[in-house]
Amino acid sequence: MTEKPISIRDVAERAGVSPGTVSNVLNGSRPVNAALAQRVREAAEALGYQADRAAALLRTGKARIIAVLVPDLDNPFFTSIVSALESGLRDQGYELIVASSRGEDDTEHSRLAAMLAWRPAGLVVIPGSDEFPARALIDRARVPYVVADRITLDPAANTISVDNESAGAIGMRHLVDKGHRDILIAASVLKLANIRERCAGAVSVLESLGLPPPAIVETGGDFTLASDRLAAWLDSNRQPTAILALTNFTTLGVLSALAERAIAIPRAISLIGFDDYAWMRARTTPLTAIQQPVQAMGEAIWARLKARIEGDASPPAHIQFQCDLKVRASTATPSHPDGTSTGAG
Amino acid sequence: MTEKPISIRDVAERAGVSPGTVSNVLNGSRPVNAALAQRVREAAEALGYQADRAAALLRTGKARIIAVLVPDLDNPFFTSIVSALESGLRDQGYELIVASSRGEDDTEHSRLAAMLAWRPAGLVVIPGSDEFPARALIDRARVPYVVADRITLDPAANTISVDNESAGAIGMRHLVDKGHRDILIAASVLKLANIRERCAGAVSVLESLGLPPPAIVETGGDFTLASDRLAAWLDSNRQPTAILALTNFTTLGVLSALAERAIAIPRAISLIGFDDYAWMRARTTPLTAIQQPVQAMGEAIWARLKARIEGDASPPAHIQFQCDLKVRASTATPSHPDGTSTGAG
DNA sequence: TTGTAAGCGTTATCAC
DNA sequence: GTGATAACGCTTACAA
Repeated sequence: MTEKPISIRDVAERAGVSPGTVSNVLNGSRPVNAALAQRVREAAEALGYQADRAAALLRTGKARIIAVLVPDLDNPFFTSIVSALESGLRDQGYELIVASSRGEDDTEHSRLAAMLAWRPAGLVVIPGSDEFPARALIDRARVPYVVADRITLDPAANTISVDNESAGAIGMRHLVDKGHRDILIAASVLKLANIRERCAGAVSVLESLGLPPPAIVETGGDFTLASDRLAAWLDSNRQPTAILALTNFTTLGVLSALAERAIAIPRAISLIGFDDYAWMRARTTPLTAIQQPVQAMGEAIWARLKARIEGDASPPAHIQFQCDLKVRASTATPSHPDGTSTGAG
Repeated sequence: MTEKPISIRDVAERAGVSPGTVSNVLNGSRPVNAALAQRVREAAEALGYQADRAAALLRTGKARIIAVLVPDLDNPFFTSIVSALESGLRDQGYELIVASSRGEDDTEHSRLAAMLAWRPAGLVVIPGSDEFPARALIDRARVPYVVADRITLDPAANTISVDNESAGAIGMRHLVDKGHRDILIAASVLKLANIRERCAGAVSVLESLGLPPPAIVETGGDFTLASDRLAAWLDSNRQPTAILALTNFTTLGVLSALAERAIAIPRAISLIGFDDYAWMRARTTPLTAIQQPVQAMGEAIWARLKARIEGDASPPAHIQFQCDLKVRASTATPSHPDGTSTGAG
C-alpha cells in the first residue's frame, strides 16, 4: 500500500550521477557543473523528490525545527504569539512543532521532553509558572531557547515580555485621570510574576498620588472561574466605579459578571480590558484596552532565537515591549465621585 | 559549547549491555531479563537519556508526527480544532507540527511540501479552497489524511465537518419562528462550499415556507473587510429586521457595523452569530449563536486519522456533526413586521 | 569537478 | 534472552 518514498538514490540514478552530487546540487553545498546540475534538478522535479528531513537531521545534527510550548492553545494571546512566530520561521525553512502544557507542571515536563527528543534547533516556551521546573530539561539538552510572556527566575534565559509594571500603570493612570478613586483590579493569578507586576504598576500610581490602595480580586485562569469570582466579589462588596482587568480572560469575566447584573459600562462602572481583540471593538461600547504588541513580540522572539541558533553568545537579553492604551468608550468620568452608582440591577 | 546528547550506546555501556537490549527494554519490543531491564532503566534515568526520534524515524520509517495545516492561526475556530487535536495526540506519543497556509494556494503548497518531508504518520488539513490544488502532494506522499471543516472535491478524502445546510437552516428557522421576514445573510466567501451550503440551508427554509429569498452579502474572510462591506450594505439598503452571520469573523463584522450605527440588538435588528465564544456570552445582550461542536470534531478527526494510520482501509467516511443553536438575547420578535425599524443612528 | 564511502542513532535480523 | 551487525537516507570528508 504505502510504497517507498523516492530517495536521493533514485534521483541520482535518473540523472546519471552520484547521490553526493545530487545532495550538492540541491543544497548548493558545493559548485557543480551547470549541465549536470540542470539534469539533477529535472530528475528531482520529475520524481517529486523531497529530501527526507529526518535523515538529514540525523546526519547533520542540525534540525530545522523550532519547538513551541504554551500553557493553553485556546488562549488567543498564546496562539497569536504562535501565529506571529510561524510567519517568521516559515520563510527560513524551519518547521514549527507545538504543544500545550495546559498549565500543568507534569504535562509541561512531558511535553517538553517529547519535543526535545527531536533535537530542535531552538525552543520557545511560555512557562506555566515562574518556577518553571521543566527548565532542567532545557539545560540538559543545551538547546537555544527564549522564554516569552512570563518572567522566569532562570538567569540564563533570554526573555521577551511586555513591561508589565508600565502596562498596569498606564491603565490605572487613565482611570485616575478620569476621576476614579474606587477602583477594582481584576487579576488572574497572583502566583505569576507578570500579573503581580501589572498589579504593582497599577498600585504604585495610586501610591504616588497619595490615594488609598485599590481592591484586588484574584479571578483564576479561565473565563468561567473569573466570571464566578467577580460576581461573588461584586455581590459582597461596595460597587467600584471602575475595574482594571489584567488579562484577556479576566476581561471576559468582568464583562460577563457586569452583564449578568445589568451594570452599565461606562455609566455605572468604567472598564479597561487587557489585550486587544476584534470583539472588544465590535461593541456598542468599545472597550478601552491595554494592547500588547503581539506581532512585534513574535518577531522579537524569533530574532533573538535565531541569533542564538546562529551562535550568538551575548549575555541573556530581557527585552520588554511597551503596551499601548487604546482609549475607547468603556472608560468615563464616574457618575458619583463618592463611589456609589446607579446601575444596580 | 553544544556537547553531544547521550546516545543509546552511552546507556548500554553504563548498564553493561548491548545497545539492542537497551532498545528492547525501552520500547518493550522484546522480553528482557527483569534484572537487566532494571539496570538499563536506571542507567537511562541517570543519564537523562531520550531516544533520538529522528534516528528512530529513519530506521522504522514510522514517524510519530501528525502534521496540521490550517488557513489561519489567528482564527479561533482553527486554533480550537488544533487544540482539540493536540490533546488527543499528546497521550499517544505523537508530535504535532503545525503550519498556516494564510489562505494562499502557493503558501499552502510550500508549507505542505515542507511538512511532508518529515514523513509524518498522518496529516490533517483545512484547505484554503475547495479545489485544494495541493492535494496532489498528499497523493504522492501516500500519507493518511483527514480533511476538516471545508468540503473537498477529493473523492478519497476522509472528511469531518458540520452539517452546513442544517446549520444554516436552524438559524434561519429560529428567525422565521420569531416572525422575521426581512433577513440579511452575512456570508464570508461564497467560493467556499461550506458557506454556500450554510446559505442554501437558510434559503431553503424560506423557500419551503413560500417566503421571499433573503438578501445575501458576501463579506470576505477577515474582520475589517467584513465590517466595511456590511456597513456599506446597510447604508445603501433597507434595514433588515434580522441578520444571520455564517462565520465567526462575519459575526464580528456585523457587530461592528451595527455598533458604529448604534443599531440596537435585538430591538432594531436581531442577530445570530456563528461559532460560540466566551465573548459572545459576556455581553449585555448575549448572542444567539450557531455552535459547532469543536471538541467532538477534534476528537473525531483524530479517531479517523488514527484508524487510517493503523491500517484501516474502509471507504472514505464523511462525518458530519450537527450544530447546536444556543438561543440567547440577541434574537427577538421584530418590532415592525413590515421591516422598518427604530434604531437608525 | 565528481564519485566513493563513512557514519549519524536507532531498530531489526540474525546468530548464539 | 542477549549481543553483534546491517541498514534506514542523507551529508561530507576524502579520493580520484
